[in-house]
Amino acid sequence: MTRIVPDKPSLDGLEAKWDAHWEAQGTYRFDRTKTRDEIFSIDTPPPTVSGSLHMGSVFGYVQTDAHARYRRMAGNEVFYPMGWDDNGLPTERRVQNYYGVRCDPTLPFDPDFVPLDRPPDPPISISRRNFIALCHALTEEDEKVFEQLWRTVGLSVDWHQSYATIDELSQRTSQKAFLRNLARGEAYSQDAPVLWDVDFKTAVAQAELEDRERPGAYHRISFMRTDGEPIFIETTRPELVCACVALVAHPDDGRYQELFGSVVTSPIFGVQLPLVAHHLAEPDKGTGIAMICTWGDTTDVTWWRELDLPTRAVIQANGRFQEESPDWVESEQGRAAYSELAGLYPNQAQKKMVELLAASGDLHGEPKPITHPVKFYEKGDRPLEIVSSRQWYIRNGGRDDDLREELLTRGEKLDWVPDFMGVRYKHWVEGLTGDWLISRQRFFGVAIPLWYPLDDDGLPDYSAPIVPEEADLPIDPTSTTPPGYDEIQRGRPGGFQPDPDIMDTWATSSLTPQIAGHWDDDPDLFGRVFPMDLRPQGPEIIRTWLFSTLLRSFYEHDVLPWQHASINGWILDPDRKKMSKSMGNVVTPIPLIEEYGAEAVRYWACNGRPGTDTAVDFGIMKIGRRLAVKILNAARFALSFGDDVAPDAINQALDLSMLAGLAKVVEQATSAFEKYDYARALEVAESSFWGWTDDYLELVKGRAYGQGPEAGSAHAALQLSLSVYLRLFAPFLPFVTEEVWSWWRPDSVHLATWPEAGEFSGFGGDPDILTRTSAVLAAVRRAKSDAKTSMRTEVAALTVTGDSDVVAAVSAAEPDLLEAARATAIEYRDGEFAVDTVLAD
RNA sequence: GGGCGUUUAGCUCAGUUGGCUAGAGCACUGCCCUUACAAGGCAGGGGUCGGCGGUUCGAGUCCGUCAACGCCCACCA
Repeated sequence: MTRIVPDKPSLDGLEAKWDAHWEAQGTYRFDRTKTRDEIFSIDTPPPTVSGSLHMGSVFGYVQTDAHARYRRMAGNEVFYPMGWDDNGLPTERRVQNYYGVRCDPTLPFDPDFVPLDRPPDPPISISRRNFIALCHALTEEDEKVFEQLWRTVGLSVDWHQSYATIDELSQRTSQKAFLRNLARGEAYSQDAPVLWDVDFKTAVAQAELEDRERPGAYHRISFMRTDGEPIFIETTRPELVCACVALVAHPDDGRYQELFGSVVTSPIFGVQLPLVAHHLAEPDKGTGIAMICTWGDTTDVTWWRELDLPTRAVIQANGRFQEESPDWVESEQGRAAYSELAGLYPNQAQKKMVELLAASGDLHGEPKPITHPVKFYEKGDRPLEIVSSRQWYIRNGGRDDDLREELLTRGEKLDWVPDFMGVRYKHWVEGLTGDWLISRQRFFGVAIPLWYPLDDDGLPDYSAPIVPEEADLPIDPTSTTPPGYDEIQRGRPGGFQPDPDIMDTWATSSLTPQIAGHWDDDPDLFGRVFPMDLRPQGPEIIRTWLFSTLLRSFYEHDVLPWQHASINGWILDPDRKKMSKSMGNVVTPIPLIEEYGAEAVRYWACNGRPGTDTAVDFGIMKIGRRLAVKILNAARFALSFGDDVAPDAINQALDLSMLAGLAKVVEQATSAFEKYDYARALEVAESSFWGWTDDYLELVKGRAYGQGPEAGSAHAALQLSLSVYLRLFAPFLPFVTEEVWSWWRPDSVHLATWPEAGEFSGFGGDPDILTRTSAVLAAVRRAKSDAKTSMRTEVAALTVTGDSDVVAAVSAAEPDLLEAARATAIEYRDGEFAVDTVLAD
């Protein structure tokens, strides 16, 4: 092949050039004729396309790509699909803001609806179908932006294998898996108190909670005993006195022994309540007596359930106190008081209630301000309330110790990278307090594929849901007629009604191996890629994505979904603070790619150790860019001596020595990659490469410019070592390595074989020769530097002192050293290593 | 309140089973247009490896303990 080495090689434009070339050549196309043992399959995290692009998006994906490229070169057929996570709340929220709309499911579909150019304020209400159409339209645009970014940073994804969590295959897979969970008894519905976001008006799962420290206050309130004596409680939620069902103290609390089983009367409302005992009541908290409401917090739910207390809920799904006075409040005065709370939000009701209690004399002393943790939906802005409603659950071990044990054991069998991440899984599973709530009262997602029969009074029978045929999936029960019914029976007594909910986004994302591997519609492919080899992901979604994927795979296939889970660290802003939209410190990748180049950004990402938090660091990007430029220039030199020379021409001691050292580097880089330590592999290759350019190239330069077999040895060694370095760097710097490779090789470096030490270890070189000779050269340079003179200055006399090993090593490469040092002869002396340089005038 | 991680040069970080004088890059200083590279090269100064205690011939590395920072989890009275 004709060698075309540019005079002034440059990084400019390489990303676009090679992306287009790879696409045209199908370089990363998956070959599905390969068998499971030849294939390396990756369960790529589908990015949330409605989120903003930031450096965190680039960080983990580039690391995974480096590993994928290594595997491909090492001989595996790499199954590397890309998914888009577009279903769910983030998309709905983005659509609401982007178009200025709200979904109102009661509105009819408007086929002529077109969103306004600018989002109107206040937003306009549109039908569910119109809303979903906007979700699809916007995510499609977002996905294009993401794909372009991925291409620019050089992900070696097979773009023919992409999927979206809202596409038809995902919906079918998700509904099918759910129906199978249902058939096996792994999924169930129940009417129970759930954590509820009053703004999004949906239930949320344990995995989506976060605690936030909020100000509150202890209010000391008196209830009345039958003997007319007051009994005091302290509460942060006085507004819930009307929802109180009992008072509770610890069974061993001596102060209240004779009162257990007695009746007290609530202030203002005059409701009679039992005083009960339960071990969760803490004697040293407040007065030792707590008021149990339905429901102020999750402890209330526990008490309510375990003590079999009545339900007296007043907070509705919209977050407000119900309008009508509850029937358990019987007194005139109580009903009047309630009417002042009706329709209020809890914080408003609290103020009102405090006024009422103060006026009646049941509030004692000033409220004591405190700060306490309050549960929030991770995407929400107001504290969660607890509301009773019917929801669907998948059993996850939270209420079943045997299952929990099983899932813990399976987590232990997974190879965690780094291994301490396995502890997070363990703690999460051990801390589960209930089953996985998968239904959401939202719109853009995969529908729960069920209907319920209606009895003669038009009431649904939730115990006998009507199930669709698998062949008919995916279905939307709100617009599909169930088998055995006529559409006219929808909502009629004796007819049916659809389940109106959708599934949690994780209920679909937990099936990414099944979706990407086409479990549903291509069992042959699925058998070739599943169980997968690698799940790369972030630490914050171990409790959601990783756990739920493991769970679904356990249920459906009784197997771990992957062998290895590689968990990347957090991305911090340049000041080492966590990046977040709200803090306004999000660093976006595109300007950085434009300034430093994709290779530089990749280099930065691959410098972050597995599982280690990593700050955006422009300094490291500069180093990456410099490395890429260095590769171009060094390659230009190495390839500037005419045609290819076969490796068997290599016979000079220095050349053989260099290759022997390189063989060790290859071994180290390979072993690092095998341990998923891409950063180590890069570090090893890089430090060796700088030695190659700084010392070997300088030492061999003079000989290489000459003629004859000594020059031929240099040319062959340069070509061989360049080929090795290009392949070592190819996983990290795919563009520049491909560019250089293309100067003298016909195929893609990314389809070349990963270097093996055996390729060139047969030459029998001694690595010490290059090391020792380089040390002498460095000493000569130092002498010239100290003399503040040019490196071209001639050396009048050069004395190398050392033991016999040093003398043997240096003299083996003496001609090269003399030329590089600009000396004419070396005098050797026995003794401790030293170099004495006398410069010419 | 539990758990995990981090703490090494001014900054960002390596340091793989304990072993010769603790490394890199940035920043800083000096020199050099040398036919691969001046958006470069060569060289130099700079650290009692968070504190204390222990094991060992030998500890940045192992053990104990304390501290700071970060993250995860925890029943909101």
